[in-house]
Amino acid sequence: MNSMRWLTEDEQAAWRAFLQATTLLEDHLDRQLQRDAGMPHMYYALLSTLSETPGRSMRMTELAERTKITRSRLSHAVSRLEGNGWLRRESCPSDRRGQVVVLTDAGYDEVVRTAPGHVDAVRAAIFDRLTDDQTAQLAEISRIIADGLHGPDGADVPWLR
Amino acid sequence: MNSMRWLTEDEQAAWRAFLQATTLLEDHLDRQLQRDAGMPHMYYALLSTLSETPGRSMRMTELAERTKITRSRLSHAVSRLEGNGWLRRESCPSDRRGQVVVLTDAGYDEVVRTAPGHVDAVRAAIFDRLTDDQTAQLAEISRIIADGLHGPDGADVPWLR
DNA sequence: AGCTACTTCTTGAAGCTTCAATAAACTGAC
DNA sequence: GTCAGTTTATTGAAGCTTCAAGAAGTAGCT
Repeated sequence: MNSMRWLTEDEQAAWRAFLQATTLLEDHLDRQLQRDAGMPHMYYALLSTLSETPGRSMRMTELAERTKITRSRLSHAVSRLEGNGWLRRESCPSDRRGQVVVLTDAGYDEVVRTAPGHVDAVRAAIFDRLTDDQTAQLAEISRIIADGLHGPDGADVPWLR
Repeated sequence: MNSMRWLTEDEQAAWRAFLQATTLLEDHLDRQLQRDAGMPHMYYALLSTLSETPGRSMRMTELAERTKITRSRLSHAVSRLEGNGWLRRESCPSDRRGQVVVLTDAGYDEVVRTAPGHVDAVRAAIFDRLTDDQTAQLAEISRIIADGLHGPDGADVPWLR
């Protein structure tokens, strides 16, 4: 059967460019944060997410959903960050299966200390190079892609897969 | 000092959306390929890159540069794929330090077998959801970001850092 | 030739992620 | 209340990536 639809040339070019950009960017940010904060980008994202939340705490599953990672990955990550003294687990009052992750004061300080460098890196890599219009386009395109992936009906398992 | 430039609200929104999209997409494609081809996305990208090259072979460093990964990572990956019989190392005639990675027939067949499923996944996740204009925008934005990262002068080391 | 500096690639260990299996608790239907 | 089915979170092993170090070859300079 030859009904296979391959990518057009423009699509191929876009896909290659996108792959390269994301590969380089991840690598770059991981290095920046590993150097300045001693943790990979995703771990920083966890602390950062918690720092913006009322009570600086969140249920495990909620944190996993917001950051788009699996519960297992989060569980390992939290253990590591707990070892650093930046996070703490508390049992959830309303659901005895649940755990609440709490950002410690040390963890909050760490975010405050490292956020400027991280923001600089992100801006230098992305937003300083894009027009306002491109930034808006990037946001919209990203939303479209993200929406297609956990989709309104990505259903039978909690939220991913 | 309060000269710190944080992200504007629009930039923050774009950054969050972008992060979520790329996190979900990587995860999705890794799963798709792990299921259908028994390898992560980056490994598939290596085979695929080789399959499009004259002679289906390339120097290690060249392959690392094209796929934007470190030599070390490539070295481990090639060892694994060599174990699968999809790749083979040959010593380079012109430079006795060098290695040439060659895609085996089995490796080529594997690409041919799994390419349609992978392309479908990429199209379903991205290009079927974007207008032609958005595809073009994504390509341009990606190029801008990628260019900033290995930059024309990202110099003293081969290509990264 | 000999020397220094650099490039190519590999290695092993440590750290991170995935996957499948598990324990424990909740839910709803009976 | 109880049972089956679901949800929450964790665990350990296997696989992948990063990092620093190192072996081997090249290049240029004297």
